[in-house]
Amino acid sequence: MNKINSELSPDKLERVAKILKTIAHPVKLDIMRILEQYEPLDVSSICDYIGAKCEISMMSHHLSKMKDNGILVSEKKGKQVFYRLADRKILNIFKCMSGSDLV
Amino acid sequence: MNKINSELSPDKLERVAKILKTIAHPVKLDIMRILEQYEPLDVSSICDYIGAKCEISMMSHHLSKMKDNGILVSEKKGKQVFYRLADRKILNIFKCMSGSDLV
DNA sequence: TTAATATTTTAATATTTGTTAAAATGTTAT
DNA sequence: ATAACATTTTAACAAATATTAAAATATTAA
Repeated sequence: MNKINSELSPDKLERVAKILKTIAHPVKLDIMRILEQYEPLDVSSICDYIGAKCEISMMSHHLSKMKDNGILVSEKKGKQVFYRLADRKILNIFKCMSGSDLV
Repeated sequence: MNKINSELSPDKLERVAKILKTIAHPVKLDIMRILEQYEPLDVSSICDYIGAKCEISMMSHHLSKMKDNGILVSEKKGKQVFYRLADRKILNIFKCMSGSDLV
């Protein structure tokens, strides 16, 4: 039995896995939805939108992980740091997921 | 500042997060690609397609997690268990991810 | 220069995942 | 009944992630 020749190289599979892993968290998905509508947004505002379920320190952790993995970019303006989506095409994942019967 | 009224309820965000978490692993993504082409497939055959990077016990773990989370379904035939995708629409995720600049 | 504000970093801990190997289960063939 | 095969389950451990709180940094305002 021989190997499949997939369109996705092992390398690419790794990168897809890493991105999915980065956003596979309800608060992180929510951050994306909020930025979709209101970007750019500073940390405290994102926290306010998210509501009770996230403290500012936790939010900073989420945001920096998402930034480290290329999902978000940030820009400092005075004492605030504004975040936005690095590539809005990532938002397709919501349609993609809603389209499946699993959700 | 008031709450966003997203199309995705907190409940739905949780479910999306859970599905993404389930498949956010290079071998699990590979399993999906292999099943896309050759389903239904028994455990040993999936292992053969995947190649060196996965033992049969590990494969069984992957498959049962994917099954538990609704990504796969299985059917026993004799001594073999055949797996297939519960909903092929989940495969859209590959196009979706390849479309973004992040991959 | 001190205080106030916004965010990040660190450290400690809890929880979840990933991995491995061995034992157990279930099925078919002898 | 025993052996051979396919798969699952269990247990043990390592590694990665999530969470919390406190301390540190950076910027602006008083």
